[in-house]
Amino acid sequence: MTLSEQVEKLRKYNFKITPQRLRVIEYINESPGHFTAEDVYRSVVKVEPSITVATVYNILRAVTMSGILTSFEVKGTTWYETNLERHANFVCLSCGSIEDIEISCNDLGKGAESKGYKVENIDVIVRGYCKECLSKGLSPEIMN
Amino acid sequence: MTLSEQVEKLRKYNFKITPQRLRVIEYINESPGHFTAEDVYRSVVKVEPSITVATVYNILRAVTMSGILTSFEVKGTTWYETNLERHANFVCLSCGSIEDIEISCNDLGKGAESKGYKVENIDVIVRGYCKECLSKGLSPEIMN
DNA sequence: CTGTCTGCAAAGGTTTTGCAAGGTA
DNA sequence: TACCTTGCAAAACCTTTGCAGACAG
Repeated sequence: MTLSEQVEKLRKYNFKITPQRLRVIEYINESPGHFTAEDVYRSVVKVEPSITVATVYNILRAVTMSGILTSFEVKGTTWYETNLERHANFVCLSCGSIEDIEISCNDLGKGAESKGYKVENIDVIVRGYCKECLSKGLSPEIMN
Repeated sequence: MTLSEQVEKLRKYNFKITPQRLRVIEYINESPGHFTAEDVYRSVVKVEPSITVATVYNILRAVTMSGILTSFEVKGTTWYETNLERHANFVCLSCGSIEDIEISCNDLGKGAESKGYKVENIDVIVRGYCKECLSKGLSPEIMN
């Protein structure tokens, strides 16, 4: 999504375009794809020193409501991501890294819809051990 | 799972069998299948008045580690459940109710395994509107 | 000009932790 | 007995909120 599309989405929800919001969107566009509010704050405060964590949280809420990001939770913390396609997030139980994995069955929601639910969104979180940690010879039993 | 199987699982992990742990397990066995630490506390404190919320949290951690329960997170709160089979949890965005839904594709983890990950568990959280709320004529736009 | 947003500080909600006393095996 | 667990209180975290001044549209 381009910056102007992102700005357009904010406008569509009657959110105003403030410098702080633009700085957060710039972060998003340079981000590794998965990040927390803390990550955003630590980066944006360098270029917008007066911004506070609370403002970052408020902005991330607006940005997510506008459909620019989605979010999911891992161990009490909200993670935001730029990938809006249906996919799964893999969380490494050893190093904590998070990466997208393509989800083989795109009909995940159909079962629910066919049972009379109206599905809005689906989070899939796969936990395990990533290639790097496995190649370091760490056995899952030792990890935590 | 029977109570004695549950006790066996605790023992296997060298957890001691205390009255408090037994009260929590009794709650689990009479529970609606999905509950929070608060739910457990509010029920168990009636029969074990000296128990505290902190103890309930500690016990739920032990019980989950022993493989008696699994857990997932919704809006900052940990939910525990007795269903250990691979399935999805449906969360109603209107009334907040949570129910199991069978997951159509059981090969969800295979894609990840085939890419070199070692998969330990998978959370699937489907959000939307349940049959009851839809039948009340609430339109999703009005809900929150 | 009007309503929204920011920055600040404080509060809220959930979960964990330190410690002394008590209980299990 | 030796270690684990409980109860209590406090702390740790993450996130939201109230408010006054500032700003976008």
